[in-house]
Amino acid sequence: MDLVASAIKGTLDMLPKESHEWHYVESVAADTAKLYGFSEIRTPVFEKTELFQRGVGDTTDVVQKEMYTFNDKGGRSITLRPEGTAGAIRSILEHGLFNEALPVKAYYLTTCYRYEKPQKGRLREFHQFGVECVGAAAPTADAEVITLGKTLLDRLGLQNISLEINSIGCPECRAKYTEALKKYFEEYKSELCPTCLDRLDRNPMRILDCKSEICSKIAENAPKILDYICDDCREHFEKVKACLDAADVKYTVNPSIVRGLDYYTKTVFEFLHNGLAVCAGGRYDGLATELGGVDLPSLGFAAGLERILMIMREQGAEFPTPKKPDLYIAPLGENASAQAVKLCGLLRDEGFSAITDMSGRGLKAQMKYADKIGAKYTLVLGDNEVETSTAKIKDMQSGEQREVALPEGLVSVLYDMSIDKAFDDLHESMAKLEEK
RNA sequence: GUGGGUAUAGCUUAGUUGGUUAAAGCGCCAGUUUGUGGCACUGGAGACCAUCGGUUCGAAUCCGAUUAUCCACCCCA
Repeated sequence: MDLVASAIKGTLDMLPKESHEWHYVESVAADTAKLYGFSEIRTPVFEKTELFQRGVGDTTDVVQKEMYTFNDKGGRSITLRPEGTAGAIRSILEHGLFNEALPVKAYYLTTCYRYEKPQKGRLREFHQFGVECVGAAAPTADAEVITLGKTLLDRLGLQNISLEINSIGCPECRAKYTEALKKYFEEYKSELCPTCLDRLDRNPMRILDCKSEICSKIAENAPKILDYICDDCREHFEKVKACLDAADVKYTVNPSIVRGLDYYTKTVFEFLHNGLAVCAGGRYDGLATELGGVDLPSLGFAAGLERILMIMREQGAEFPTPKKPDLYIAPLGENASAQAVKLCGLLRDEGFSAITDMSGRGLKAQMKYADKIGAKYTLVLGDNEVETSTAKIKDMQSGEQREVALPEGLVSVLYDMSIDKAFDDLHESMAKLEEK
């Protein structure tokens, strides 16, 4: 394919035939967030580069090698957001939302950009749903946010999801721990794999996560973070676990969860499917002050919508079927075409979706088209019909035809149909309730 | 950034040890039915075989480079 207009590497078109799946996931996410008292926040796709350097962290891979950064015509360094938290917190600080009811509870549904090599579940432009709970220091907040994540995945019907949690302490106790880790791994320097050797300098906690046999064997006896965190952090973590137990949210404590963004403190968590994180987050008590704002202990998570959708499709999830047109009007001749347009307008005013021909095709082709677009009814409109103001309406499922007066008879057929459908829907949802 | 796989019609693919008009199914358009869809049958349109270069009398097929794509690592949602 030699199209000038081919899509950029790592980007995907969302095609009309699959958009209803996206709408479904997005609406379940938004509804769930609202249920927990969160409201939507929308921030710009680009921000000052410095926001991410300071917020996400200068030494992280995301900032060092994955950001879309450019100078605008005014010479400002601009970056397409690689994640949603920094921008959301910036906005909350800038507008002083912390002067209103605390905690500030915001959710977002947006695109993010990272210059990475695309692979399964990973794109350069991708969509995240995220929540931020700002100004809430208590462990109950951690449990609440984690529970929200679980509720979302449950409501979408995702199977085989596990929740792993950890505490990475506050900056003080983590520094001590990192020191201890370095000391420990230094002794095995000659045995570690090349990547872990690199990790030893940059982020020794990552070595705990290495899949190589030798490294993971060495890591088995490495110091454990939970032995190093301070009393305050330990107590917080214990309470988070107790809250999760009380809420009947199942989890496993995984001391090797590290997270790649610098702002995390204390609680971190990941919802995993086949080793791939579909929803992950944690506490970031120091972020607001790092960005020059007031002290606001906070936490949140982000979920990758492409990953969620990928798993749902793999697991054969059912999506609500998109609405089909109520009526297709097949006009024959110019007079009829004009009438068809008029009728369509009238029906649309009544709230019905009515479609008519735009190509001047013959009746057979139009019937075929009506079938393809899934129209519930088809109305044939020729010269006779226009003159007598009556026409045959065909039920496309049963194939039955009947004569209706135009336009009243037509409208009443469509109303009857929608009333029948409303009853069917009601019975269906009542049956579902009874099942439960 | 590192490593591996793949590239033939809108989609899914076939194409023998290199051999002359590149094949099928689905989809699309049309006819069989001159005012009635789904099924069936018939026909049609649609492919510089990713691009560039090389080997050869001859390349979709072999070789090289480039690009794209998929997968794994790194990292991450």
